[in-house]
Amino acid sequence: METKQPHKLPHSPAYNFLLQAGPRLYLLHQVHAHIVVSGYGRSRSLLTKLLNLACAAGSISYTRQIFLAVPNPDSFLFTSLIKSTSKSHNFSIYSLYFYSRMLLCNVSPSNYTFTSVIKSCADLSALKHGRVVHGHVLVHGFGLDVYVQAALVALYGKCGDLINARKVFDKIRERSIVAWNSMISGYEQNGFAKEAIGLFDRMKETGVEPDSATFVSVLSACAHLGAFNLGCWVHKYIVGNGLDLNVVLGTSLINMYIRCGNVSKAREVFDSMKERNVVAWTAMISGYGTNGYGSQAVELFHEMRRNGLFPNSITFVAVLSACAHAGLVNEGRRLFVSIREEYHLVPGVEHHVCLVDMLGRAGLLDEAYNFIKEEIPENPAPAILTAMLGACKMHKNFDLGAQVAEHLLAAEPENPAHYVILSNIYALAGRMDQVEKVRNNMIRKCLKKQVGYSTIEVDQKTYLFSMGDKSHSETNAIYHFLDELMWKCREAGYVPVSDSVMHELEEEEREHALRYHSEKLAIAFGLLKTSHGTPIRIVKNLRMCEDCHSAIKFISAISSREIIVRDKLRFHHFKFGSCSCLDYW
DNA sequence: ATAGGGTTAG
Repeated sequence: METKQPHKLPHSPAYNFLLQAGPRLYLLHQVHAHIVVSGYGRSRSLLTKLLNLACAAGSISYTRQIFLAVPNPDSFLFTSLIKSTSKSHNFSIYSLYFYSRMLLCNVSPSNYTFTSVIKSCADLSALKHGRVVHGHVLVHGFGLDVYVQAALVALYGKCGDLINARKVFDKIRERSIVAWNSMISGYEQNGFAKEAIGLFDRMKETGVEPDSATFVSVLSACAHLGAFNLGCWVHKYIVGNGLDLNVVLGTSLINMYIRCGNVSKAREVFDSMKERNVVAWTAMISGYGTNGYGSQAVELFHEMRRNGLFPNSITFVAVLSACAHAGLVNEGRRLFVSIREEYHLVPGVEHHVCLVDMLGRAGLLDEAYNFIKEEIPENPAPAILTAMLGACKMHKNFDLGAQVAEHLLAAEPENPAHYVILSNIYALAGRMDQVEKVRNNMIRKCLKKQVGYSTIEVDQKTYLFSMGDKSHSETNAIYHFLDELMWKCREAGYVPVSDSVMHELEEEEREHALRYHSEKLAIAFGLLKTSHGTPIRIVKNLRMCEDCHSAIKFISAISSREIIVRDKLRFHHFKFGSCSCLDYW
């Protein structure tokens, strides 16, 4: 006997059959036939449930077929359909389609309809459609519905329209945790890590208790900024408040530790996780790779396989680049072949780049170039040629470099980075006439190279420095300290490396720039502001130049400090006068 | 029945 519940009637047998079938097409077809035969074919609740399951089973045509058989579909049925289709990324477009059908049929949308259709617009990054739907929200009087408002914040955030995200957010009277999370995540996803953290602080002041989704965004922001102390605070908060370390939150933590250069803490978190999927393994593999532990990255890749998980294309990028940075050429070649042969995936541009980069770094320029010519004979992607060009510069192969650069400049004439590398190559070859030509070309096209900057976190605040920067309040003390430091370095044997990077600069800029590259300023500031024994962590937006790399080795020895620099590509751990990259970048 | 989250070379 079933126990009687006051609010819940027991399901009909047909409904129970549907529940048992679940999102499995062949079973749904059977139950559907049974429903029709037994005369329940017009039951709205049964058809709605069937429709949801058909959609969850992945068959849009079957879903549509069921829908079309319903005479005069009402708001509930339309909404149900729109919600089902909004749940799968593949069907987002159908969600918009059914929404427009709904309006055409003169059926009124509800706040439930809007949350779903807005989510679909967000998943599609369809800002224009989203704006139109926002208009409908206002017309139908749901402008102050907290659920709809939170969805709108997420929509604008995902579409990169932070102004409008903030406008909606500011109008919300009772901000739910989801509204806060959507806004914080919007800032973070668009590269405004500082703003994300600032809003998180305001959220705390307001007395709203953060949850795991909040911390996922905050940890991403920490990762972005290299904000180790704030990241550690978050970790302690998570543990102290007994938040469940689910796979997403765990991966965020791993990523935070990795991007702050602390691989062992990342591994601790990894080992403590109950559930680990490919994304978590990939984060850890990439962490070993970027921090210079190539063989550990490869080892972890194989361990993942032994655990029965399959790598995806991002996993291969992580493990191949780990091989590239560690000089593990044979292993890298084998892994590349396995993408197709063992895993039946198709290597993409990103994998070709890794392979060319790996061969190029190892000095196998001919093999790399032949690979491009044979595997991608027609229009190799600029990224692949860029990797090839970098290798030519690294191994001072001027002829091949000029040849590759010619292709590259034809393909991307507006990218200043290509001109910079080419002029570097000519400078290394001593062809100053060519350097001049390339530079004039850049000037004529009004192309400027990217401005370098470095950041450092002190007392949970992030400070930014750029080359020759004098905007900081303690500029004088920093420069004075840095001058003394560089003097000590020279006494210890440091010789400034006037490498090719210098040749792009105007004559009078050189000496100034050499001493005051942004990472040196940030390190000087860090040494002044933090106590002995604390590692200095720097994040740089470009690659480090050879001179800084050499200088920082001396600085680490003289000041007896561990200095960790994350550049555009990887980490450098400086300790006792040497670097973890072993000068193989 | 409602909204928000993690991995990627150069």
